Amino acid sequence: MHMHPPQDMYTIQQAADRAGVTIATLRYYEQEGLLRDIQRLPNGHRRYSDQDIAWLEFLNCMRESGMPIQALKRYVSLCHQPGTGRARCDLLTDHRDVVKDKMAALQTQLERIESKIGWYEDALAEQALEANA
Amino acid sequence: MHMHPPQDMYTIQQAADRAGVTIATLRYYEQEGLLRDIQRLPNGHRRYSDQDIAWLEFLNCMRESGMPIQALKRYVSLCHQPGTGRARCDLLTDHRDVVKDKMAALQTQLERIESKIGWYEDALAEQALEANA
DNA sequence: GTAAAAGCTCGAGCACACTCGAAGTCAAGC
DNA sequence: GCTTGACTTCGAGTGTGCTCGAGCTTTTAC
Repeated sequence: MHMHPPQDMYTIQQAADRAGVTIATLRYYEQEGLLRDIQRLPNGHRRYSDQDIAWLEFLNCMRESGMPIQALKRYVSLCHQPGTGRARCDLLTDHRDVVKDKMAALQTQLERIESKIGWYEDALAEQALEANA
Repeated sequence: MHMHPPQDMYTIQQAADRAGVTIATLRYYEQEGLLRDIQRLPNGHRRYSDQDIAWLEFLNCMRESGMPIQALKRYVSLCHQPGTGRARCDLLTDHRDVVKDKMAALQTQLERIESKIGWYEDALAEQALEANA
């Protein structure tokens, strides 16, 4: 182990590990404007702050819950404009509704799958009985 | 309204409407082997039976719950081989677990989103107060 | 001083699941 | 008999979200 003279800053690899994404994804998000104002060392290397990581984790949460990059871009650009609190909140509530609908759909599908599994298990049990007969 | 002299058979358009997919998707699924033995009229037009529709609805449930086409292909080919009940059931239970995990993840993400919405609503309420002051 | 490790940019490529367009067939209606 | 509309095949194209490779620089380790 050696010291980290600067501050609470992370290399791109460390940031990727922390947020559970690839380095390529980090650069891609930055290019798309989802991650802004990432610091650079004099040699051009990125340095991610704790704040950056937190923001990245938020992006991740949105992406994993199914928000498209485009919507996230809209949200991010709102975040860089003052007086857009209502619009941002609306975007989030819209997405929340989408997530809720998705969960409801998954619940229905899960039930259907489980009923099919039940059907198979019955059939397999019966087959086992026949084999024993 | 007019009669349907043949039987309980549907044109590709009717089948698409019933299953909530496009005609193109129906042909694609057939090409990929997810739908097999679809009847044809002498002129080559497809005719879908109620059974076909039911199967299609099952495919849909799997797809919408996130099963990839590849996995469905595997399942379908097992369905055309006797003595594969256990393997099919295992495939379904694996998918069920995936769906459950996905729901759990969505639940966590939903909570996070809702907490952010709460934060916005507080901030917006406070802002409204200031405006009234 | 040299080689490996980690970073950089840029543009191209990929996986998935469709989706579309061209060119043709066929049956029904006017 | 000719148009309209629904169907056919086939191969190519699309959108999304990354992901990779080439070619380069810089820092670290020996």
